[in-house]
Amino acid sequence: MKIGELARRSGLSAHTIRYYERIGLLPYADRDGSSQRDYDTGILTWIAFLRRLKATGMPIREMLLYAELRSRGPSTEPERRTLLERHRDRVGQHVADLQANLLVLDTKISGYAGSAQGTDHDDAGTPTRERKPAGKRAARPR
Amino acid sequence: MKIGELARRSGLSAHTIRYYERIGLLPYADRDGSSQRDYDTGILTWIAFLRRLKATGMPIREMLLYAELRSRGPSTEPERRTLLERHRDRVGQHVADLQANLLVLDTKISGYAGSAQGTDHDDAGTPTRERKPAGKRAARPR
DNA sequence: CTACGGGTTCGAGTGCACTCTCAGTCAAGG
DNA sequence: CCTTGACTGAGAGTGCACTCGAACCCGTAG
Repeated sequence: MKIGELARRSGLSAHTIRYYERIGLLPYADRDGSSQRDYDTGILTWIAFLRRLKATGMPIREMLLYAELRSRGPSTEPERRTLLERHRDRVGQHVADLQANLLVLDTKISGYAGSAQGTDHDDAGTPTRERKPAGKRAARPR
Repeated sequence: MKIGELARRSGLSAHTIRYYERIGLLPYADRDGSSQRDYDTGILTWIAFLRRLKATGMPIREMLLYAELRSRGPSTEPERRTLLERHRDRVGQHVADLQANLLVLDTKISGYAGSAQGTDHDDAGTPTRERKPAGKRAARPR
């Protein structure tokens, strides 16, 4: 399988695959006769795992660490386990925070409910009022 | 209250407060005699709300939109409500995804359990093996 | 008087994770 | 033979959300 197909099947772009290889997240792929990367389907499971880590917000540096531990063989399993556990705990905390914020958000939305006008909730103080010293000069976020 | 105290009380840095004002997330603050920003405590509730939106991953552009709607008065409440609802739904979806991923992660961690060696789970295929064509030249992520 | 601890503006720099451009190579199809 | 489309490496560019630096001003305590 070459990079184009792997891109299609893995959901990463060919660019990203090369990028991952460059930084060491993906193994250096064997090249065929004309130096094109030739992948084994097994790589898909590894990519799926990486995507999972990424989806849960693990920074690439940590994924790299994990990949490196892997490459050092089974003796690093306890370390890998610890790494994943730490990550899981962080994600769990993050989920809890999100849920707490969701609750507040819902309360606020109810505040806007029906046709009732802004029942003094939450952001009631100091609205962002008209502020245009001169035309549209407010530096917009790049 | 001037910017330093507001920074302390709001958890934003003075830099960030100025930045937010510049892009329009915070109202243009009144200046005292020597053109220093002078805040009313009411601003704290607004900042707290912004922090909540941020904590749930709302991009600044959308917060700006919300702030702008606010500044246009009560007639925009339905729109604001819709905005928040869309956001809430996105966050809810995100939380669900995270939980699904957490489950898989836990399964994987159990795979490393006790002293049992890597019971062919998940990322079993194609490990990132030794790959160092020549020394430490693998471009690290910037 | 002078040092200090704030404040001011503006613009440039940072870190992350891609994403794209460039200039070129190569194999297969018409 | 020529085009097409996919590939190559290296490096520059992007978008986000800050974060910092430079050069300056200002009021109060010692």
